[in-house]
Amino acid sequence: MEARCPHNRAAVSCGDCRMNALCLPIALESHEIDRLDRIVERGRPLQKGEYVYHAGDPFRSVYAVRSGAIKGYAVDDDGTEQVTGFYLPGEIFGIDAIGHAVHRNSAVALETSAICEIPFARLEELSSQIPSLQRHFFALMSREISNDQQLIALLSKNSAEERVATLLVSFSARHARRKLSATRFRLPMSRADIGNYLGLTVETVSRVFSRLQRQGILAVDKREVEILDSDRLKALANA
Amino acid sequence: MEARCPHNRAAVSCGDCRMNALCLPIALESHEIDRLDRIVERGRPLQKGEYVYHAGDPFRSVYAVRSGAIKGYAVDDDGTEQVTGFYLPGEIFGIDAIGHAVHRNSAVALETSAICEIPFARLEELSSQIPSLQRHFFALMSREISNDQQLIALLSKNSAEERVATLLVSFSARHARRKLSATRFRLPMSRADIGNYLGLTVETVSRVFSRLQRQGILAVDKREVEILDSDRLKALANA
DNA sequence: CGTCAGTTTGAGCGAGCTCAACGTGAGTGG
DNA sequence: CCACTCACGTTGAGCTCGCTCAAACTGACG
Repeated sequence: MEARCPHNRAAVSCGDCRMNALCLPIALESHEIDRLDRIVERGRPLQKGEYVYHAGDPFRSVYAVRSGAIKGYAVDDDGTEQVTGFYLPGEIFGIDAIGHAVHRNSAVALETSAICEIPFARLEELSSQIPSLQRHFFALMSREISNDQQLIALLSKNSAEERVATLLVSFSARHARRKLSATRFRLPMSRADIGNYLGLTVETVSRVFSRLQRQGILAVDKREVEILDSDRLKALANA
Repeated sequence: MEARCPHNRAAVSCGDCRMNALCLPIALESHEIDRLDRIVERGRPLQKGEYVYHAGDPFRSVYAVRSGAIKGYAVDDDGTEQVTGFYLPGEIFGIDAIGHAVHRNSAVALETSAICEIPFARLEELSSQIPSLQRHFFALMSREISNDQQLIALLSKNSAEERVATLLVSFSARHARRKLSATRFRLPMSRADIGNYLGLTVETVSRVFSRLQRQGILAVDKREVEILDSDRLKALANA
């Protein structure tokens, strides 16, 4: 049964990992996967509240989520936090520090999580030898830029309701990619984290959830969410 | 005198370009600069309103600004525009499309501008041969991510006044890097562009300028800006 | 000299913030 | 087993900053 628990499969290889379709380039040959596999470090699982890295830590690696959920956030000069992203299984994080000496953001586990650490120096080497891998990491970075720019547009143009709807649609899609239910899932983060990420107060986030529930679009119980009318939710999102 | 006009120096080489300290890796050897120089394409100058690329165009190159100013913006599904950045001489743009087949954003000249086009396929090749060049481009991409994340924090936490102040401080610093006055400069974009970029309406931007002027922090005449009290401006920005 | 894009200013309104109170459930110690 | 705490979430009431709508001004360009 040990092998069944996603957090404890420290010995699992990239070739066997259920997430590999998400975090690896599809075009990779199996012997190339083995080479990548050999540089990936898989530590013990992180408990809720444990950090992958803190802002100011030297940048050495990028990371992939195997299970659980990670929150990334920056702290600016006056000490206010800005949540920069939520990372789910199969997703890569820490790439915003590539090319900096130190991390600008912190990354903390929102629940018990298993993480793959990929030392960047090794990855750079390997990338120069495997073109499709290099492409893949360029693509990852530019996808991060695109995501950030979509978030910028969301923050600068959309109402509280649209922002929350967009977040829910995003989580729904990301669950679906992992062959999980697109309509029923548990949010790994608090209302405060959602509000921080979306530029809203806790109260506003809470009120929006209540309103969407009253309109029959959602059924919400704390962090448990069921999407009842995904068409109307998508209509609110992005628009 | 022809050689004095920055827009018309189509024949200038990277080694001679006044901007090279900004857009090239400092560590590059002169024969490496020559190799890079040979792949850079320098077209005729763009007039105000002419496009470098449109959203949907196939991605082939990244670009450097030699003179003038470029505005980048995305158009989302419902047709609303989101300005994603302003690019000044010495700055690189178009890197958000690396790893995508097509550009997600459009880039348009805000005034007469000279642009260097760097075909990405060639750059990739050269990067794999010149490690410091590869590092440089990774650094550029992650700097773009950092910038976007700072903008996200700005939009999600700061008031209209703080947003405008931050923009002005940024322009001031970027002018200073080019050895131009940090206190007196001309904004290349309209109030509407500023508002779009900062998630504010034209009217609000205009009112903030007026208020900062009344407080003796700025002297503004249309797009001409003089920073009178840069300490107070910096205190408003970010903080 | 008329037109038109860009900018400024005013008046009123409303979405989301602030402040405050209360509810709920998980963990802890008696 | 219950009492207590503490983090988290919800709800209400009032206020405020920035938005909307409207009007007038400026300068560039035909």
